[in-house]
Amino acid sequence: MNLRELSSLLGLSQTTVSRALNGFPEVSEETRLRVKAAADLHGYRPSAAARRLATGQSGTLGMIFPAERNMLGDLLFIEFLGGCVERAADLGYDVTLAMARGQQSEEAIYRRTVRSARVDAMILSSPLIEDPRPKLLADLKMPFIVHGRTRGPTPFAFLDIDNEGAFHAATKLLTDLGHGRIALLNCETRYNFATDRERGYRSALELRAIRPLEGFICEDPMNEESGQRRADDLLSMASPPTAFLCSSIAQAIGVRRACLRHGRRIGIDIAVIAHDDRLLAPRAELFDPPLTTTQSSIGDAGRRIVELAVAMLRQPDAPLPAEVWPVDLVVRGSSPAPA
Amino acid sequence: MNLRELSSLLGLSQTTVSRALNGFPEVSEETRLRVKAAADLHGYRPSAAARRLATGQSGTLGMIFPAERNMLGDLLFIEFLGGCVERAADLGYDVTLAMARGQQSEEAIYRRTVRSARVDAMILSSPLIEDPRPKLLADLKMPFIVHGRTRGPTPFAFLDIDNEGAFHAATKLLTDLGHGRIALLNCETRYNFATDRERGYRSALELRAIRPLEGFICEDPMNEESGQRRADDLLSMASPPTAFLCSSIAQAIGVRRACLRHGRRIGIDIAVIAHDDRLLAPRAELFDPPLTTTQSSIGDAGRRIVELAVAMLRQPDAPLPAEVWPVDLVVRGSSPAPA
DNA sequence: GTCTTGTTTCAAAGCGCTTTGAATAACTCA
DNA sequence: TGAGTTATTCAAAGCGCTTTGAAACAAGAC
Repeated sequence: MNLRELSSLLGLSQTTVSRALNGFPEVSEETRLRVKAAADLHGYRPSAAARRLATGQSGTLGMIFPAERNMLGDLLFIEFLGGCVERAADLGYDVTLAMARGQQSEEAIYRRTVRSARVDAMILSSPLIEDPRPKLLADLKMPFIVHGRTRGPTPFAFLDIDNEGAFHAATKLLTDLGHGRIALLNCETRYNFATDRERGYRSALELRAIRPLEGFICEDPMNEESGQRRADDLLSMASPPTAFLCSSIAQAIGVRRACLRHGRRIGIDIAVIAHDDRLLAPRAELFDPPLTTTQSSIGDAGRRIVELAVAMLRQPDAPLPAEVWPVDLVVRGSSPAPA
Repeated sequence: MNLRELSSLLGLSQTTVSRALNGFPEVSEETRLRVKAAADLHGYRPSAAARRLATGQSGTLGMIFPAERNMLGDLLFIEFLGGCVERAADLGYDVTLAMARGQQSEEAIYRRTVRSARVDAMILSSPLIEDPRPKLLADLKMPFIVHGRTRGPTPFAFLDIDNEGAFHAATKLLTDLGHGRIALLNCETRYNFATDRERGYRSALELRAIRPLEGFICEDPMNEESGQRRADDLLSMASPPTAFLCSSIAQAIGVRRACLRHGRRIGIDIAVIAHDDRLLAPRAELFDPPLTTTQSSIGDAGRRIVELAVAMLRQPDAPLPAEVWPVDLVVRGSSPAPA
């Protein structure tokens, strides 16, 4: 059942039927109802391909599979992706995935995707500090939005969380409680959000004129193992930290193991705060003790970023969206004053 | 730059240019080279939308985001998805994701996707024992292929691993070593592969006329916690198991923790074998001791299933593909004879 | 009754590709 | 040389939708 059949069935022109179904104002309400009823009855669905060809819009958003893989990264990506897919479906968009293999071919992928007009816009995730992709896509005139931020002269649309503010607030909570020896278990600083977090940490320490201690700022992959190893080393120091600020719950789990080994009790002897992206697991609430976190749902970010992308496509001349979400500091049992 | 421009530039008809680029035999080699050079030079890329409309093929494969979410499931899905996306790109296909929310709407999603002809074929993952989706898609005349198998009268294309054979072999290895008290930490039996694994386990025990012991067959989510809890309970029994057969490495990690608590040493007092889907992490090789596994790469399965799906589309009348991959039993240090 | 204005509908022209059926050019072989 | 092949190339007809510009009609103004 296609448009022509449906319209001849109704004794109307294709124009009218098309407009009736797409909510154009030039169609009388009576006709619109009649058309919609018939479309329902005959199970008419417009052909996506034909619409795409006619409008030049593909109704599809593109994402690139992360080149760098690791467990937490995968979990974050899938949660973000899930949010994107969910909201995209609501808005009538598809999400397609491409994969970049190796530095070389990433550019090729973007070029190919753009040239064949398979997607209307792209969503970039996990930007590096100096990320070549915004410039590349801007040059190709492909609309895009970044989850996170990056440096460089190219202006771009983005949605980010206030990583700096979050880690400032968390650090300040600790210094207000009297902690002075606070370790930062950050992730690798080639990611922009890691440098934002470090900045927030430093600025909060400065408020109390505290200088970060030698070896107290660590940059590692965000996993349990690195958290455990770093905490192990730090707790073995002559003057160990009294508080740990972690970039992920995974690292906090590692810290917890190290504390057990060293006979230190989180929530009593030791304070731990971690950033929580609200994944399915692990849950900060179920941590022992319940974990104080800076929390922001990465799934919500996915949903919102799709809304922003679609809005950009609908209003190409509007200013580029630039949202920075405040991050909640949720105080639970893991962040006591120093013993 | 579109086909018409390119062909008038070359002084050829669109027909010839199209055929030259798509490898049809009616074009002279000389012309083909000339056309390809010009296409390269001008960066010509055929419009995906136009091709889709003309051929009726979308060049897109569809996947449904898993409705049931958990950490290992997510990691398995993304690894499988990654394989699919990678191979699909090589074959010139896109992969789009839809999301099913709630039982009700899953059918609606499939219907909508099928009706608007957005995808040429669908890839189903994690089939339940009694899964309604094959019948639904067959009724809608949407080509599809299942990763795994399911029961029911509808014939379907599939790629599966030999779960039964794998767990038979693993169990037999243990009985050959002299183990008689072997616990099976399976996953929930609503998944078809779980019942396959149990069947393999039982048939291997039968070879030695061993009857599974009360409480030795467990069906739980595949995570560390359930592995630890089950192993804890089992090791507290009057006659505890001497060997554990796990459906995932995550469960084996839990078993390891329980063993430590009970003062049992894997590789010495206790044997552990797990199934390994070859995720990025955790790695069986890095387990302490290195873990004996039945292993099969779920990423490879993704790559292969896309090949099969594309082959189905190219030869619609060929018999439905039905591949069952043998599973390697990799013996490492975790499976000693009983102490 | 004519002229405007506004509402509703329509015919037809794309969108950029593939593919059918026909035409032309280039070779055979008697 | 001319009929019969074969190898190339082409014009044109879709694919199913959106959208432009025009037409038809009704209603109100003078």
